[in-house]
Amino acid sequence: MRQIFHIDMDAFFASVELRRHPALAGQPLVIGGCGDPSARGVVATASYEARAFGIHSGMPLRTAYVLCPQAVFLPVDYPAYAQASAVVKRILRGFTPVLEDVGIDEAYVDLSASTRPPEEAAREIKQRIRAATGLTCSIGIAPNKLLAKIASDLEKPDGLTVIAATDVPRRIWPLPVRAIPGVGPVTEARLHRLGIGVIGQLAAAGRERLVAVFGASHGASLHRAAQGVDERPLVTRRTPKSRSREVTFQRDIHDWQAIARVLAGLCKKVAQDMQRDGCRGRTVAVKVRFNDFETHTREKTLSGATDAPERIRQAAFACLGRFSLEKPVRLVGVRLSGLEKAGGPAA
DNA sequence: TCTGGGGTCCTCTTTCTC
DNA sequence: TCTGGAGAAAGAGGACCC
Repeated sequence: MRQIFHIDMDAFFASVELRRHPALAGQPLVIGGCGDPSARGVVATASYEARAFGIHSGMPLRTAYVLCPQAVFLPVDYPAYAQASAVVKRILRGFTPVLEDVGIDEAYVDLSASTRPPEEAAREIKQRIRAATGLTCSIGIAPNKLLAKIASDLEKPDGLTVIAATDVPRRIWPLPVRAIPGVGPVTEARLHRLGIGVIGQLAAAGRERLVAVFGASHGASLHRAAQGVDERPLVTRRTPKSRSREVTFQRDIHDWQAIARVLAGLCKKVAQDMQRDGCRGRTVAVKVRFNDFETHTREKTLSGATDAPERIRQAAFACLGRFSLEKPVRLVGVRLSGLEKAGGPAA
């Protein structure tokens, strides 16, 4: 029987900030953007006190300010969080090398080979993380990644939840379909239209019906998820597929010369990222989001991979030229995909 | 009225190549 | 030389995640 642990740091960014600014303890704390709630940006993390006001991740900072003007707003400090994250991952690797890194504040580890009782190992993980960082996490233990992830969310913060395959009807089926990772607002709404609100109803829906509505791949995976079935292995090594840079203007702009200047700067940054990573890419894509939030991309595949800023900029400008210039622009971005390790002949 | 930035994966359509 | 079909590759968009 597999023993998969999902470790999820509690209100990670906010907790790191509280460690630095202990005087803020107990106050509603919102981390996001440049820390100015009157500027464009969204909430990256809110403390549990701020969440009580209805503030949550992804919410515009301006909305968060309306909901709780007395909250403390801080800018996102990725380097500080990355440092804390590295300490946590190092502790986890001390338990097993079979670790899947899934972002700055969470990871899966496979402790199937361990002879220790899983809950004992989990308590030690939590204790070591707290001792080294002062931070708490929630851990879900289950026979697969899907159930472990759902489990880690059940008793936040500072939770420890074990779910066996036989617990699925009692513990998983009463949960809303949104509890399944991969079910977002669109899939949730489509399921609601079918009269499916909780995972148990999804489990009873029948594979054929889900496949007919959602297609072979998505339908079948929803059906498997509702049964608590997930055979995916842990992915311990990942090679990046793309690199991108984008920026949202503080005010929508209509001046395409200015947009081109910003795009050129983004191309330069992507090229620097690629050179630092020792990678090259073959497909250049430009993303434009207009003032009505309509978002489009145009891409161009080169004859060979490159990390040269001038080559990336030329391709990006060619893509930019294929957009019609009618509406003001709020965001522009550039992405390089089709990555390969540098070493071959440059384009 | 508001909606970041950096990713992955999937689907569908169009274009290219044989 | 023209045409059509199949399969691959490219291109665009969308859903979702942290």
